[in-house]
Amino acid sequence: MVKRTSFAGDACPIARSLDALGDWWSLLIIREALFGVRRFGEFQNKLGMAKNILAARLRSLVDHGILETAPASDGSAYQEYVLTPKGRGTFPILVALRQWSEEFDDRPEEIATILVDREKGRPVKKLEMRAADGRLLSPADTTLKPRPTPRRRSAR
Amino acid sequence: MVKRTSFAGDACPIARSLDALGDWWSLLIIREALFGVRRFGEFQNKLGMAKNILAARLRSLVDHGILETAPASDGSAYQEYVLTPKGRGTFPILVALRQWSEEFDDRPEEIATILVDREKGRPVKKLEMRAADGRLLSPADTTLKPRPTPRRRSAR
DNA sequence: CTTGTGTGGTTGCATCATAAAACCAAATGG
DNA sequence: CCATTTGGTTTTATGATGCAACCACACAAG
Repeated sequence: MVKRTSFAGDACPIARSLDALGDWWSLLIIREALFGVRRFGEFQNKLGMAKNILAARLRSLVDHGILETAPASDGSAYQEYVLTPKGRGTFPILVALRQWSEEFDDRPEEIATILVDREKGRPVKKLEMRAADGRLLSPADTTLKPRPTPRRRSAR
Repeated sequence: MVKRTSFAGDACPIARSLDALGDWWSLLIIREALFGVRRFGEFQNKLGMAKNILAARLRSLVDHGILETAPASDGSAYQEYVLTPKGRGTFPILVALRQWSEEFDDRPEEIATILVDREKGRPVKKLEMRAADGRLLSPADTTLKPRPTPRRRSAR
């Protein structure tokens, strides 16, 4: 198999995520979708990508349950691509990517937009990792444990 | 230019991040590096990837300032690849990817590990987006603003 | 009903990136 | 000093990407 290696069977959740949205375009398509883009041509205009790979990506995202096709919304006979809950769940990933660029990009002056909260218009806080009890965690404060085998009818 | 389109000049910070680490392997290499992997062969063993593309990815990550080569650490004459602060700054991205998989994966039972805090051994909390004043934000609570032109000697 | 136009794709190449395996040189190890 | 490990590069085959051309359908005008 000389195919581009698939991570779908990998046990690491990061690899599994990358299998669904680790290519060059998927996250940008999702970004547009989060901003309300729904139509094929609209994606194509905003992203400036080739139509064939847009079609391929949309199909892949639909297959992965990130987008779904809806019959219409403005009455036209065409279909739309809308995010599923799983798709909307990628939002923190996009925010993390954005914040990483904002913090570490070599040419931050080229960054055109900042993410603010709608109510106050102020930048959102950096994502932070917290323990279950709320303590702020650094990478070094964390470790990996094997996933516990899920008991049927476990406590609670 | 038929080359794989580069997002380096794009004004969107998400695209800029993807330009550095949006390929199939970079984030997995960084994941290993965050767990202390430093040597070429060690990356190659853990990730099971072809050596040529590992070499290419390592070079790219060094070029992007995510890894840097250090002369040694155990006295041997070989070199090591260690994360820069910029590289360690990708941690929230990896956590977001991991949590997305944990929450939405179709076969969560195949996920082998969970991320816990070292002290209590309990899973880390989901990343949450908060406003500057601490209010919890949903995607719909946010919007994009054009980046303010940075004044030299601006107020504070 | 025929022609035109926009939307939403698919199909053909040309080129690039990726993957596997072979090869290779320097550093260690005995 | 000879063998093996480490850390790669080269070679070659194949898949993915990008662009342009083509095409089918919906819808509207004449």
